[in-house]
Amino acid sequence: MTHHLPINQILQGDCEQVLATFPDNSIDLIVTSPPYADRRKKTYGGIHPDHYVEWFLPKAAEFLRVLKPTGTFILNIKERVVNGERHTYVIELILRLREQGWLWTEEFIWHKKNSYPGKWPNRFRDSWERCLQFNKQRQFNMYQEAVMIPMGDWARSRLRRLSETDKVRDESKVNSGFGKNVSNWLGRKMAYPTNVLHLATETSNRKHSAVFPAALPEWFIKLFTQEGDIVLDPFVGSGTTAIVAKRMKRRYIGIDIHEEYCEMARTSIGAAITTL
Amino acid sequence: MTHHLPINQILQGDCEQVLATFPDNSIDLIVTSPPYADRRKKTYGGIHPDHYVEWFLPKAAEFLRVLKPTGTFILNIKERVVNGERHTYVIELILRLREQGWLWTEEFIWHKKNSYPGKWPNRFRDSWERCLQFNKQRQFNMYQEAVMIPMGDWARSRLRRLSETDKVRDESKVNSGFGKNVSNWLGRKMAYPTNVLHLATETSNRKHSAVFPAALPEWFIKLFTQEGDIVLDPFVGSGTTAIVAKRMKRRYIGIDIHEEYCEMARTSIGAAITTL
DNA sequence: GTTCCGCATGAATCGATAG
DNA sequence: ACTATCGATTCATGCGGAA
Repeated sequence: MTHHLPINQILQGDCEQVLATFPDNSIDLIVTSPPYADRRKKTYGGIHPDHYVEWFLPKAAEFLRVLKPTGTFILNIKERVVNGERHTYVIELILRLREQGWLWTEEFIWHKKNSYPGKWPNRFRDSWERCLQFNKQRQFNMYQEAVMIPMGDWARSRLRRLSETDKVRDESKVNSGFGKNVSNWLGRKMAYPTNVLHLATETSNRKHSAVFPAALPEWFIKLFTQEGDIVLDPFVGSGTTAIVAKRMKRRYIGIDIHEEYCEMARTSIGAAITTL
Repeated sequence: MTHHLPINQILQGDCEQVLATFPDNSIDLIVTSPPYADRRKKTYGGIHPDHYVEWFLPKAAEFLRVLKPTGTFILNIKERVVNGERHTYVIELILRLREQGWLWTEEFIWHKKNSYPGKWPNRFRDSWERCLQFNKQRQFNMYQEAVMIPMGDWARSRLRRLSETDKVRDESKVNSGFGKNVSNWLGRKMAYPTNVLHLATETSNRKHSAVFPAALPEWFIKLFTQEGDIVLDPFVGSGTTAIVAKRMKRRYIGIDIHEEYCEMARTSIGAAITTL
């Protein structure tokens, strides 16, 4: 059987079965935000936390097969609170993925600046999510220069959130470490980012209720692919990853089990502006 | 044998053995930054990452015993990179601590705003660490008002006049809710924080190899204790936790296996200003 | 054109109530 | 007892209209 890669398409179906028709070692980047564990069956996906790992693993086996050896798999996920505790399915998943052959290269933090409001007696608002980076081998493609930050913006965002006590502390040590660092920055326009991403969720877009902001897949697509590379989102939902990939002149493949989401994604992609 | 609690002291020894002499259910908060695996071989003897969990667990069993049922255990830790991968000892430790009887209540992110510049071909600067919260039971002491932060600027316009949607949302609630809510919002300038902490590292403390800014234990001491409560740091190092606890009028107990660190801590505590 | 202000809405979680 | 549903709580963002 000749495996054919359905370039620039949104495919309906369970990604585990859809990917079975793909050739080995053909995808440059997998970036996805799978349905989060939830005991309520009505919501999208609705996999029970206790069964999440077993549900995910066979799909991840296909991801491993279709990914190029130099490719990267980015998994955006966050564990729910169950019975007053953080559930352990995400960290169990990390261990099981390693047994499957994945390398757990890095864990990026997505800091959600506008997290969901609420107050509880025993915890604060959850304002971050994991972006887990997995690879097939230690040598993988990474284009760090593509995500460099203008120095001005970086310094400004760094200083914006300083509390009063922090300001005092910074001034108290200005003679030692801080001043030395500043001298290194002088004359340089761009800086490399860190493994903490500060992005707000997109709440005001009424039509596209994207679960993650376009800036999130955009950042990883910049970092791990070049133009013409193939980006896969096996849980593409309303199509954010595919839209961004197309706009950035990458080739995309999106998969979703719900036909209504596929249709929504195809419509959005058609309407999306190709010129950045 | 009568167990006696050595209040406001720095004790030399392995915390596992030192704590064995402590009574049950006597500590309000354990906050610590244990020696990281392998990283500080010269100072702390360097526990190999593969043996870290086994090394830590018996000590954690003592923490569990001496902690009050309403108390909290905060573990500041970050896994190091081993052979190109994030090592799994921290997430394995979480699973094992739960088996030991701990509840994994929350994971705070300490975002290190001024992480030191550096460049590697396959990763960016690591600018965050985990602050894992464990408890003995679901009901624990938490003083959220003590760590409130200034609200964003948006509040100024919103609170000037209540929006229509806010009125509708409020009216949909129980009849008695509306009036109470308004009174709660009017004049409010402070908001509750999230589970992401933005703190700069301190570069001044060169003698102890751990980079543990005073603001970190301070935040958790504020959040989980009141004046007079007992704060334990079983890996107290140069004494940051104890100094902060004393300054905040909490009682402290510090333990460290190295006598030179204990001496350093005692000296620093003696010199520390008691009035905040 | 700028700036300001009103407004909807979000991968949430807890505790109480109902089946 | 144990699970499913529902109301209450709360804050930052970007859009669009107004000043």
